[in-house]
Amino acid sequence: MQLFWRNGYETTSMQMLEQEMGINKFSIYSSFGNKHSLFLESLKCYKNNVNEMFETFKNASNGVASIKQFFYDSVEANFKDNSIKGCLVTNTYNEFSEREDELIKVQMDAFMANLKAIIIEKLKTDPTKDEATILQQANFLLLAKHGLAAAARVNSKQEIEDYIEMTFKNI
Amino acid sequence: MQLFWRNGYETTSMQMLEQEMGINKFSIYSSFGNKHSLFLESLKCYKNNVNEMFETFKNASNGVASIKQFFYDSVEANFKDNSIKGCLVTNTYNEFSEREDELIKVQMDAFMANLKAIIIEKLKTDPTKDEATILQQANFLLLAKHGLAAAARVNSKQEIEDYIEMTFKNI
DNA sequence: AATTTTTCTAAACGTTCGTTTAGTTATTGT
DNA sequence: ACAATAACTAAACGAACGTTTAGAAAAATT
Repeated sequence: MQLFWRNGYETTSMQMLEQEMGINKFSIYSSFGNKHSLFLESLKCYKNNVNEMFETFKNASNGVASIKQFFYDSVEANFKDNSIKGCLVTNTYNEFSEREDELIKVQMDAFMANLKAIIIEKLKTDPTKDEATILQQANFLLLAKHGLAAAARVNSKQEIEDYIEMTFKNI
Repeated sequence: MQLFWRNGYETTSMQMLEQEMGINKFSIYSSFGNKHSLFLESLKCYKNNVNEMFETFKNASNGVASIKQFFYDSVEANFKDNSIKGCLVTNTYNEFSEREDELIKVQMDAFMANLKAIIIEKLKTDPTKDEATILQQANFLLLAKHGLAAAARVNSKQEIEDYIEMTFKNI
């Protein structure tokens, strides 16, 4: 997962995986089938990794403010242990955007739909927002999150945090 | 350029380039040296392609509003002829973010620095903004542009345009 | 028209890719 | 203890990668 996260699917070779995982190619193949399946498994693993953050987000009691907190938590996770890798889902979304890989796309869309649902739920706690505004802001935030994750690969933590502040001025 | 734009550097093979350019591999090599040089040349070509847009932006007389117009123009260009490819510079930035390729990075940084300079110049036409605000907003817009370009690969035109509207509410 | 130079095609180069096979070591069950 | 199963290493697989070479066709020069 770490390798795919950092380098993407295509750039990560079986040789690199062999070295990083500390086991032989054959062992990888007998455990995971092939590279593609291993990648899908990595996505699942990533999902589990961020699941805690998602749960915290979902169970937060401070309504709309929790969205911003979630953004901050994501940035914090991305910049942990000096590994600037962005978000594996966003990276994958970008790398596979021009490919025909339904299995990957289904995973990605499910992930995004899940996040969107939580965001909408949080926005709904604000009684001053009508439904149209909520949908519009949810789309905006989802896109902002995507952009933020992409930008987190090349920008500093401070820049990203400034960006979050700006982003939430109208929410 | 079209192929690199759509598929990225690594995924674009010499075979694909051969077919798209309509000439033999050998001809490509005798004209461009190697794949990497051809890619650098494609970046230059892209620069020329967007240069008109940059000039229009630079020479615009409507101050801060021209930044938003530039964002819209970029989106328009990205969605032209049904080719959802985002921005070649942003795509390249993302693909090469974890690599050690100084030649590419120099190109990228120059491109970004150029854009940032124009944005700052435009923001300065607003006398109500102090210098700190200008730098902060320039960073924000640059990052928003990056995110927008990344998101343009997977989101609809309408979503992107909504995103621009939201982004400029505080500028 | 003959010859030199350029430009093209086709084939092969060595490497690396993802994947598989053969063979050895370790583990398990009886 | 010994046989049967699992898990490992090393080597090789065909295919595709970027790149180069050999040689034919075309163009240009004399």
